[in-house]
Amino acid sequence: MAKKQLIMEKSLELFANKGFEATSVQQITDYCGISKGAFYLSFKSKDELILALIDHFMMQFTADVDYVVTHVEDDEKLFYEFYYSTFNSFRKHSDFAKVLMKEQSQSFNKEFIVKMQSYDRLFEKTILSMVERLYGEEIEQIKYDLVYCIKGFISIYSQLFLFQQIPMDLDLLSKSLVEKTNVLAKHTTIPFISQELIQMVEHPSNEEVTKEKILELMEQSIEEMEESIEKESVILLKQQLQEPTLSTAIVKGLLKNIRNHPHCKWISYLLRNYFGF
Amino acid sequence: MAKKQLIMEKSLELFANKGFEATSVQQITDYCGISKGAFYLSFKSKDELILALIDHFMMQFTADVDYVVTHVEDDEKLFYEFYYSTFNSFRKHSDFAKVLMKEQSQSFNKEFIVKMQSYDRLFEKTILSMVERLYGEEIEQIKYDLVYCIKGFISIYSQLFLFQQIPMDLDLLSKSLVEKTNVLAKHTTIPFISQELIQMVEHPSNEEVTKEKILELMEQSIEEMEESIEKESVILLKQQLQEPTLSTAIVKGLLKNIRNHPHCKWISYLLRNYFGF
DNA sequence: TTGACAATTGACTCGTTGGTCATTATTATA
DNA sequence: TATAATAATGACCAACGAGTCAATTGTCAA
Repeated sequence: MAKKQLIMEKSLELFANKGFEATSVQQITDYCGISKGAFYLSFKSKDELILALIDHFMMQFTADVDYVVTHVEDDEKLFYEFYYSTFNSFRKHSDFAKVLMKEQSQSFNKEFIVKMQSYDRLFEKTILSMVERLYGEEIEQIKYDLVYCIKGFISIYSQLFLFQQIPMDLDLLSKSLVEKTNVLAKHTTIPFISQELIQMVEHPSNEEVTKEKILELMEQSIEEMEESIEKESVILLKQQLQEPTLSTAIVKGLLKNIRNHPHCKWISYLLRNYFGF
Repeated sequence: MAKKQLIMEKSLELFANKGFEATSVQQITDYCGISKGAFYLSFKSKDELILALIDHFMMQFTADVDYVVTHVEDDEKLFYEFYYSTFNSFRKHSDFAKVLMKEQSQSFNKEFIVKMQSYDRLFEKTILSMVERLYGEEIEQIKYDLVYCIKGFISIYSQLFLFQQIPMDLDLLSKSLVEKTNVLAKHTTIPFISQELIQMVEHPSNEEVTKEKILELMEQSIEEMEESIEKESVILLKQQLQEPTLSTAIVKGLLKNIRNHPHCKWISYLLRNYFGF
């Protein structure tokens, strides 16, 4: 739908300048030249918009970088193409990149954070695969440090060119970082990030969300909520979780009931995952 | 005033968990066990609170790091002490460090941004001075890149240990980064950040710290302090600033007297800079 | 014990927000 | 042209935010 496109483009501009929280739906619709109601025809909520933006751009970015990395045959050029493609994406979608930087760890919307973390993990995986391909066994000990340093380079140099309106020579920047990466790979001997540490870091996200945890969260929510359709839905879903009796259609309906209630979004998310919808 | 202290401590906790915008004054006062009105007796606004927090911690941090850097005599240990002290501060005041990371480039308050930028510039200056001292002329071409890489290391590794509740071996981390720094300094040949680029970035006002401003700060401190060696030292230093009569040795001694008093760290830092020690 | 003064409270104002929905405008179909 | 279906509107709502201030409570010298 064209409206959706318009809203995404215009809102991105505003988010990049003022931040997500600080931009109201009213401002977005004014800027688009549409009514407030029209916004809610395209997006169920403001949160859904930012989530859509994240997905739209991160899928593109992830796919782009991955394509480059898997299709460069000359090892010599691998990191150059990686850096260049990364920074080039940032430059092309600088508004989105700015939003990303600004909102990095700020949002209290759990779905947002999880999404970002999962994309970040994909990015790390891509970098790791490059490091392993290029430097092989020799850097086994320091490969995770290398990945982090590369992320550090990208992060700090991105800030430089995103928030200063200075034209940058991406070719030179990429060459410069390729050299730094090679230098580190060749001469580093003291690792800090061990296999175990990585596992500890990654563990949380892989941590299976248990039925008990969801139940606990639901009880907490039920106490906090006032009498409403949403509350009743949560109670029913809780029973369903403890002892499945309802049909899939009903469960899906109940989930729909609560998915826009601020206290229930996360629960709804977990339940959808749990039920496998 | 004790209330101010209380509010700053408690609010920092909340900010670290939920972010500044997402924490209401009501929540802060509830958490402190005081009334909403009482909050506005200590702070003119919510913004003034975050500004006060920034100043309180950044002054301490900047002074601490600078002291370490200017007082390490053994070049071999310079970067180690720098990294260690930096990460140690982050660990000690991890709530504040988290707020910093979260609120980094949020643009809700101009004064906030300007303040952060000016502290960031001081930090960069400190790093640059170390790089110049340690590696001398040879790295003239790549020194700004080195500074940025060091900032990148700190940023990315800080994220790792701030947002994972994993106990970290700061000694190992520091050693690991020292090696990386040395490796880069020794082998990097392709600069990206030129003198001109730095000047373009720094172009925004680099407000000079005037004698008058230091005097003002000192008077303020003198009023707040109880009778003590530290207070006496500050008074003497103030006279010295107005009319130099004491020998360098005495001045240095006086500075040593006050450098660990929480209210004086900043003054001590400014004076060392001013006197050129 | 009194009363003047300061500290503290929390109900209140006023503005803004995300989100809704009865109403209106537009388009497609017959 | 008449009618049904769809798109779009914006006044409206409840909730919540920062900040205020008249009223209350606490303090302490006389």
